Amino acid sequence: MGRQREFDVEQALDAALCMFWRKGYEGTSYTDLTQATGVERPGLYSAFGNKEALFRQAMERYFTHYLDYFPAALEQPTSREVVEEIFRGAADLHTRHPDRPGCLGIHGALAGSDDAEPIRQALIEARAKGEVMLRERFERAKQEGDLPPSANSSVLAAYVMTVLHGMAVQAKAGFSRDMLGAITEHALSTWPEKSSPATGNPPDPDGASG
Amino acid sequence: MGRQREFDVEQALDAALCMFWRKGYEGTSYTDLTQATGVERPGLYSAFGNKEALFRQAMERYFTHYLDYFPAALEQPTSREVVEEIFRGAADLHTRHPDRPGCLGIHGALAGSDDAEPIRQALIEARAKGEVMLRERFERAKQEGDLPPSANSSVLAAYVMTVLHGMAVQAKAGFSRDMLGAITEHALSTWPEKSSPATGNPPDPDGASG
DNA sequence: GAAATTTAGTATCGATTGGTATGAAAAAGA
DNA sequence: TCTTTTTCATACCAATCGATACTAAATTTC
Repeated sequence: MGRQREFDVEQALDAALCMFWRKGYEGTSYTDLTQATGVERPGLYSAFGNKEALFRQAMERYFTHYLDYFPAALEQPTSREVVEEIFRGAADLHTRHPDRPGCLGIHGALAGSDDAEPIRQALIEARAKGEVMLRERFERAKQEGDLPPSANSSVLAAYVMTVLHGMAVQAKAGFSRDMLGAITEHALSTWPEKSSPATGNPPDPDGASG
Repeated sequence: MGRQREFDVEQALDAALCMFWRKGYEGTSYTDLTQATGVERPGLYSAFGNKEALFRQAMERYFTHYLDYFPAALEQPTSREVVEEIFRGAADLHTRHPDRPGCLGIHGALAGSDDAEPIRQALIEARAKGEVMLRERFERAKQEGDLPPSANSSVLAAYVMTVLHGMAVQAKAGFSRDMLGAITEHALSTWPEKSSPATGNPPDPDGASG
């Protein structure tokens, strides 16, 4: 019944997502959105609701279509491989699209007017969720003897997230994939091993703590 | 000659700086600025020029009045102490002012409309300058035998900056001073020692690389 | 004290913001 | 074919954006 849509909703959402990715929530105007999607303003409103609703749907799509490496990485056998995989995925994602380097979750809305506060909170919550997933994965690693009992899962998770956020900022500044790779390599250079606590002490030559 | 100013320029600049710190460049409107400074719009224009010029002066003041710990830290005797001091200074700065957590240099303008591109570039350049200072300091450390010859000064500097940027994002999300401290502690656990190359290998028991 | 000069503050500028009303066009059902 | 329903697209809304004329007040110079 009625006239059928002339544009593909998924495709329009992805175009909007890319615009938000590049210019952030408030930095993206409806002029940008209509130009990127090829859909006139009322079309976007009828399909997605207002700007905030559109961004939230773009955010959702970003998680499922671009940050899918994150939950996948959690299934790696060891915590170190988990983090390696996440770092690799992030370095790839942040540099794979030269027109929109970095991460939507970070520069979608770091600072801005008070109107953007709900979006800011939504992104903070989403990042916090990722951090919780990491922490729980590290807790499991401790139980499995993969991480030493002295390891602080909360701190390790926060540390990994911090490096990820920093990478996003650096990527936005034009850092290359190789440089991000080198940074993450160093960031991982002393990941706590079975036999080496997280205190930075030299490894136990006996290696008899598992 | 002529009427004298009724407001203190330095004080107004600092108020504007705090607003930019909180809401970013584009997120801060002249309504915000006049309210924060107590100076009407034309007064700000006559004293500082347009919005971009005002932000640049605020940026300059931010560097000299808030990021002064950075050049000071470079004078620490060892590279590790340099980084420790920088991390401590950043963790303090990012949480000392609850009304404006994080760092102006990061969320001043990460993403935004095309109009903000000059500001974005200015902040990128400023951060790059800091990174160069770090790299040169680490080069000196290598010459002094403080860092092993295998250490990659560029990567180390980029790594430190990455952690700093990530801390700024986390602080904006509400992380506590203690949490940031714990993160930096872990971030430093990987720091290459005189006798331990940056590859994460166990330390050389001979320790004869100076 | 008068002229000259600078600032303060109101009121406003054109442009752009997010968001809609409205009518033409198109597809489905009768 | 005619009616109904939905979409498309122009045109427009009030509000806000950064930026300025302009007038009154204040201070210095002559």
